[in-house]
This record gives sequence, C-alpha cells and structure tokens, in this order.
Amino acid sequence: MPELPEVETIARGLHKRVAGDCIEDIWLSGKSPTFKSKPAEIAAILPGTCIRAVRRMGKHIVFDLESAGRKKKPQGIAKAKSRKAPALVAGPQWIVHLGMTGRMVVSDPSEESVKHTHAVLGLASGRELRFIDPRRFGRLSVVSAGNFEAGGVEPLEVNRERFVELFRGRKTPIKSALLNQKLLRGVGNIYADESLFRAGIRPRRRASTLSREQLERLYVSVQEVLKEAIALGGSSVSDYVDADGEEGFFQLKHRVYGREGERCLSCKTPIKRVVFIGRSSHYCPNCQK
DNA sequence: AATGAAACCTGACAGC
DNA sequence: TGCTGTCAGGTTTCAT
Repeated sequence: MPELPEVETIARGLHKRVAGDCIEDIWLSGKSPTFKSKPAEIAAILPGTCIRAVRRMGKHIVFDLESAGRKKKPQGIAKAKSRKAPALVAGPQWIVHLGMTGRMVVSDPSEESVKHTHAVLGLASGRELRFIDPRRFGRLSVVSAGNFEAGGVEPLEVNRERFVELFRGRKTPIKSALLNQKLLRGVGNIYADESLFRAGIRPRRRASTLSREQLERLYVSVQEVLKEAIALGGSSVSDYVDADGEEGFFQLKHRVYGREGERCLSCKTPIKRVVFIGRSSHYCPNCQK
C-alpha cells in the first residue's frame, strides 16, 4: 500500500493523535510473519512506555518511546558536543512497516475490531491503537534506542550531488535503483513511475547511460512528486486511508501510473505498461527515452 | 556482483 | 453462483 507520502501522512496523523499518550496493555495476534521481533518481546517492552513522537523513516513508522513516569534526562552533557549532535533518544523504538496492505487506526474500544487485526494497544487515554494487515506483508518490531537502520538516504533530505552519486555508473535499470531502499529510502512503484515520467526517462534505462543532466532532472522530479503527493495526503489506489480514515488525492494527479492505454497528458501517445522485476511499469513511449 | 523469478499472503475483480 | 486467472502500494531469498 504505502510509499513515502502515504507513510508520512499516516505518521503525522498518528503523531497528532497519540504523542504524549501511554501504552497500558497490548494484544497481538501472533500470526506469522507479521512479527519481526518475537511477539513475547514486543509484549514485554511496549506496555508501560509513553509515546514521545511518531515519525517516518523511509517507509517505516517509528514510535519513539520512553518509560512511563520517568522524566527525560537533563541535557547538560550534550552542551559540550557540537550543535549537530542528534537529540538523545530515551527509550526503545517501536518500528512498524505497513507492507502492502497495513493500516494503523486509532479507535474507541467499543468499535468492533475488523478482520486481520494483528495488534491492539490499549492507551492511557482510553483509546486503542490498532494495526490491521490483510496480506501480512507488514512487520512489527522493537529495537533499543537508536539501533534502527532504515536503509539509504531520505529523498527529501539528500542534496543534489549525493543523489547523482548514488546512481551514477550503476549498470542496473534506473527504476530498480530508485526502488532499492538501500540507496534511497521511501520511493516505491507509483512514485518511481511518476518521477521517471517527469524526468523523461524510461524505467529500464541503465543508470550508467544517464547523463549528469538527466540525473539532476530526476532528482528534481523525485522531490517534486513526493512533495506534491504529501501535500495531497498520498495516493489512494485501492484501500489506503490515513490515520484519520481519510483518503489521499494524489491518485488524481498520476500521469502514468494506472493509466495504461490512456493518452499521455503531454503528447497523447497511449501509455504503456510493461512488467519487469515482477512489477508493472508505466511510461509514455514518446516522452520517455 | 547482479539480474530476475519466486515466495510470502489475502482480497478484489473480470471473464466464463 | 462459482470457478479460474490476474492483479495489487513491498521485501527477502534463492537460483542463474
């Protein structure tokens, strides 16, 4: 389901709703392979913690936790360090990957839980935080503070030079590289196709055959597409909804994804769909070289 | 090293 | 009504 813009939207929504709340109890379905950490470990760590922040790293949702009733440590020690030192992370982190069909909702306990609910956290405010995932490609795990490795660089934080260097000289098709989370984290099938269209590059072009100018254009395209999508709350292609149950609207702005056979918006050539690396790729055979 | 297919799962939808 | 086949926003693992 979710790529960077959807996960960003969900994480912001969750932060607004549950930051500051505390986890009192937990229920887990135990169904594999939902749990990357053992369910018993998750059940042992989460209750008794408070949610300091909810944020996104790549396609992961990160819950920064701290032990309930314990104040943040004084930060005097950090003073001597450089201004660039990262904020101290007090407690464990709960990491949620939504896979293809994962959803997180804040519910009243009186609401019946839907099929494929795999985790329910009881919050001190009386509400419940629920994780629902029909296909079970999502993953839940806990890590100790600062131990989480999300992969490559953030597309919206990387500078142009680093971006170009990530791809320059690689023999792999540029779309494979864009989807490789160890290089760039957060871009998935929709936004790879949309970015490549805007940059005028075919998905199968080998990265090594792209000029610096083309890579710079791709850099701009990726950032524009992601920013526009976040502004519209993501793309709701089939069942994606954010933490408030609201659909996104970026699917209305797709120029190639899901538009096979329809006319290209800039040249009227029918959009093509080809399958490679096991996924659909959509492109305009005229505009993209 | 690097491509690519298969596997992990369920549900929706099209066609017969 | 029901069967079969295809497709789906992701990632990992195994074979070539």
